[in-house]
Amino acid sequence: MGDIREPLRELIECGLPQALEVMGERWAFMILRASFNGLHHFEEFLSELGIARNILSNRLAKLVEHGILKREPCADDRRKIEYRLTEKGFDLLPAMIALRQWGQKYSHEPVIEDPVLVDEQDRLPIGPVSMLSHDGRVLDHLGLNMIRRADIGRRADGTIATPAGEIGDGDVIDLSSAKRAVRK
Amino acid sequence: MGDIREPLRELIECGLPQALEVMGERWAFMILRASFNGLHHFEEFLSELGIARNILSNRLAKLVEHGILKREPCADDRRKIEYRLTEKGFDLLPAMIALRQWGQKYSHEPVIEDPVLVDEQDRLPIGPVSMLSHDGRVLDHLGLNMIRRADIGRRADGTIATPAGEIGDGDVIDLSSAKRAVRK
DNA sequence: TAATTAGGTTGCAGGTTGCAACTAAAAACT
DNA sequence: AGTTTTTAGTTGCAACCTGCAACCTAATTA
Repeated sequence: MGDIREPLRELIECGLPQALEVMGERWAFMILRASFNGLHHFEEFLSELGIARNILSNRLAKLVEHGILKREPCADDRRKIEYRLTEKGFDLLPAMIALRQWGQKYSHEPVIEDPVLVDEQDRLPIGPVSMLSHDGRVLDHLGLNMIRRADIGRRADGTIATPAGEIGDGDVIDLSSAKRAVRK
Repeated sequence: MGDIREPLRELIECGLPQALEVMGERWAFMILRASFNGLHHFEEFLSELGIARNILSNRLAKLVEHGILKREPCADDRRKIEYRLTEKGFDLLPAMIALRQWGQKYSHEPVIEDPVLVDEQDRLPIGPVSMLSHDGRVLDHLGLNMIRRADIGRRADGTIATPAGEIGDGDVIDLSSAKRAVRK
């Protein structure tokens, strides 16, 4: 009845579209970076980024609306407004830095960044942003797979892996969520 | 002579603008994700993403131009063209997944992704994409700092950290690159 | 040979971006 | 006190980008 294919769902259920709703817009990441870099005021962003006034106004409003920046009038100078990263904003750092590192890696003119992002403890530049397994091993794209939700933990040899340990072939497991699989 | 302030440089020299030149455009990440998900042909992207034909055409061309996808006519059916991720394309995975995870974390309707991205070894879902120190410790935004390039490795207490070990206060070091600092 | 499929291109309506000029309110100077 | 400057916007307009629908071309299939 009707040829309403139902595509998209699979691809929409993944967090990416939500993320891109805000961060997919031009300047969003540049503002985020400037913000992390210690800029807090409209005119600072304006002159450092070279963005148009109206666009900056619009973008800041949208970032505030999405809870990535918080907007509060300055106590000492009530003309000034402070834009500061929220926790949600800081949580975008891995994505932003991963993007930067990728851009750097494949940039034609080699990039000599200054200021440099360092680990506070030893003040040495951080390593590459990495994909980790559930138990902390660094993974590359060859070590990754897309599988059906139902097959989580089911390895080729028939054994089932869990975050806690292993389960043998004959064991009955709760298929609804291999993460919480239990021996019966 | 002239008031040509020289802003931007600091913020341009960071890899982000380069990355955003391609990946900042609408659909770029969605196409990347579809590609990683096993789609290779024009019509597949078209029906799965719900993107307009002309835009898809344009975006694919741009991704190919930037070396993120490679475009090759199919051997068996010369109408068909295969779009496949290059190494450069796969290198965008940390950024893409970080973005997805962030989108998921802050999504209102909780996202139950299927298919799921798993570690090939144990087929368990991967952990959060993470920022790592040079020696592999997981860092959060509180453990990060932006410092001048010249201050790399210089800690508050005057000691100098290097990837290899420690250097005392009186030691002479090669300032040009603290990463390769040596005792004299 | 005609119909279908794959991958585009073209034209047009509507939305977004960006420059420049204007505004409103608070602060600083005279 | 009155004028000027600074901060954070808004408005108008031109150029560019998006997306829908229709069209095009080459290869394959019926």
